[in-house]
Amino acid sequence: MTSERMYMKTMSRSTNSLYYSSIANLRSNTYSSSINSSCSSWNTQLRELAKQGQYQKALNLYPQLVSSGASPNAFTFPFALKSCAALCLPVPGQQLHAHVIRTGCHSEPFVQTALMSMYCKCSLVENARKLFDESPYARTLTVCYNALIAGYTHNFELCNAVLLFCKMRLLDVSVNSVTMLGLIPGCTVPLHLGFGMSLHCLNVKCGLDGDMSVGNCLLTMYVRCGSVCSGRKFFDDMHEKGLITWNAMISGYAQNGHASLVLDLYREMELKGMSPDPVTFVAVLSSCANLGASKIGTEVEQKIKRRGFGYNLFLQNALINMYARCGNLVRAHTIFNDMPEKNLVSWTAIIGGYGIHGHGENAVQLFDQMIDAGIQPDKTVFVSILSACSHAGLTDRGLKYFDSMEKKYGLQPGSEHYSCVVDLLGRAGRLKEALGLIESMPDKPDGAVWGALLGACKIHRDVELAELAFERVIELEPTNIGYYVLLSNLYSETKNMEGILKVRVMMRERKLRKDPGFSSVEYSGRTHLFMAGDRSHPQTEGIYAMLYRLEDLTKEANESEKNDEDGRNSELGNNTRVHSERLAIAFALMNTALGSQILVTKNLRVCGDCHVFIKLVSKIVDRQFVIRDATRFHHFQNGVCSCNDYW
DNA sequence: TTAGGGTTAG
Repeated sequence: MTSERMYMKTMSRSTNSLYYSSIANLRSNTYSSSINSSCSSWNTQLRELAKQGQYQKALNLYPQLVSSGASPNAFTFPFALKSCAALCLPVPGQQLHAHVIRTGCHSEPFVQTALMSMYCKCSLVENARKLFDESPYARTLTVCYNALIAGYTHNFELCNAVLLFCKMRLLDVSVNSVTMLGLIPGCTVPLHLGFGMSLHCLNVKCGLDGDMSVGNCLLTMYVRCGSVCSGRKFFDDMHEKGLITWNAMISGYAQNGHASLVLDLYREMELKGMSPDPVTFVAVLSSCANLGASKIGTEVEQKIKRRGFGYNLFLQNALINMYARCGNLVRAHTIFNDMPEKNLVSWTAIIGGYGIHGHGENAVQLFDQMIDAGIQPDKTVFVSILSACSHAGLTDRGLKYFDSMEKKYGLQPGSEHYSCVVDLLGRAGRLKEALGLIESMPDKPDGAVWGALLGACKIHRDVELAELAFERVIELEPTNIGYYVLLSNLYSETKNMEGILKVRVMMRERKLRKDPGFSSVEYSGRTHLFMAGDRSHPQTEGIYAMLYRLEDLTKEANESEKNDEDGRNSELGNNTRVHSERLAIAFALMNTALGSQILVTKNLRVCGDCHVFIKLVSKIVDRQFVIRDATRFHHFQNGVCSCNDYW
C-alpha cells in the first residue's frame, strides 16, 4: 500500500476532504482575505500534539487551521512536517512543501531543515538533497548536514552519508553529537564496523564522548555487529548509564543469543536501582523463552502488570512467545485470547508455539482464522506454519500453503521456506520430490536447505542421497559440525564402518570438535548450567548423591505428581518437565553425568547416549515427558519420541 | 513559538 493510500485510510473521511479542500483554497488564493488571522494558538496546539507524539491528530489540525481562515506561518510548518515524517506520509508532506513556498516561508532555515528531514524520513532523499544543493545557506549549517546525513543512513546510503560528512569536515562546518547520531547507525553491520570505530575515536577527539546518546548509539553499533565483548567493555567504561544504555546492552546480549547474560545484567540493573521499562522486559522475556525459564518469565509478567505495562502489545507478544516456547500453551493462548488488539506478530507467536510442540492442527486452524480476520500474512508467519505442518506430518496442507505464498499473497518464498518444504517432503519420505524442489529453486540453495534434505535422508536411511546432500551442505557450511555428525550417525545405523571412519577423518582434518552438551535448570530465579561431569555447583555433593539413588528419585517423582493438582509443573530449564526442584537438578546432572547431549547447540543434532538417559527418565517418571532441544520440544511416551527424529 | 539523534516483539 502506498503511503498516500495509508494516509487516506488513517484520516477520517471528513477531515480528509477538509484537508484536500484547504489545499485547493491555498492553490486558488481564496484564503488571501483572511491572511491576517493569527495562527499562534493553532501553532501551540500543533506543537503540543507533535511533542506528545500524537502526529495524526497534529496533522488533522492543519486543514482545520487553514479552513478557519488563519494563515500558516513559519512556526506552523516544522510541526506539521515532523508529523508527516513520523507517519511517513510523503504526499501530504509534498503538499505542505507547496504551502511553504506559497506562504513565503521557504527562506527560513529551520523550515528548510524540517523539509529535508521530512523528505528523508519519507524515503525521498533525492528531494532533500535537491533542497540542500539549491539552498544558499544549507552548506554552512550543521543542522542541514545532520538532517541529510541521517537521511542517507536511514535509507541505507552510507556511502553518500560519508561523502557528505567529508564535505562537512572539509568546509570546516562544526560536527556535533547529532552528526554522530546520524552516522553511527549506518555502522551496525560487521562490514562497516571499522568505520564505526574510527567515528568512535573521532567522537572522543572532538570531546563529544560525554554525550550519553552517542554512547548508547556506539554501544548498539558494537553489539549489532556481534562484538559483544567490545560492547560490554564500552558499557562498563561509560561514565553515565541511562535506561537506554542498560536496554541497549541487555538487548544486545539477547540478540546475540547470550540469554543467561541477559538475566544476569537484568538482575544487576535492578540492584542498581534502575527501573526496567517495556524494552527491558521484551529482551528479558525473549531470553526466558530461549532458556525455558518460565518461572522467571512468570515473575516478569507479574512485574509488568504491577508497572501498568500489561496492555503493551510488544510485551503481550513477548509473553505469548515465552510461555509457548516454555511449553505452557494454555497460558500463551489465554494471553492471546485476552488481547484487545492482536497484530501479525501475536498470530505468528501463537502459531509458532503450537508448531514447535507438534500441534500442527491447532497451528493450521489459527493460521486460517488469521486469514479470515483479514490479517495479511508475511514471510515469517509462513515459516511458522510450514514448519508446524512439517513437524505434525501435515504434508499436503503444508504444500498447499507453500503454493499459496506467491499465487495468493504475492510473497516470494525464500530459502527458509524452501528448507521447511524440503523438511516437509523429506519427513514424509518423498525424498526425490524434495531433491526436485531444491533443483527448481530460483536462487542457489543455502546450507539449511541441503541440511533439511540430509536430515530427511537420515530418517529414511537413504545413504546415496544423504551423501549428495552432505557434499553440497559442507561446501556451504564446512565448519557446521552437525552435518558431519548426522552423516556419521546414518553410517552407524547402516553399519557402514568405512563411512564412519571417513567422516571422522574429515572432522579431524578440519579440526572440528563437538560442542559440549549442557543442561540447565531454573531454580530460585537463577538458571544453572551443568556440563558433563561438572562439579562446579556449590551443592554438587548432595546433587550427585541424589543422582545415584534412583529409588529416592522415583519416590519423589511419584509424590510430587500427586501434589501436581493444577497441572502446573516445576520445570527443568531446557530439558525435562518434572515436579520438584530437587528432582529437576538431579535430572540435569544425570543428563550431563551420562554425557548425553540432550540440549544441543543450534547446529549440533546429536544425542550421544541420550537413549540411556531417556530410559532412566522413563523408569522414574512413568508418564509422558517432554525434552527440549535447540529447535523444539520432543514429547516422549514410553521412552519413544513422537517425532521419530534423531533420538 | 523555530530545524537534526539513540534502545523493543514473532
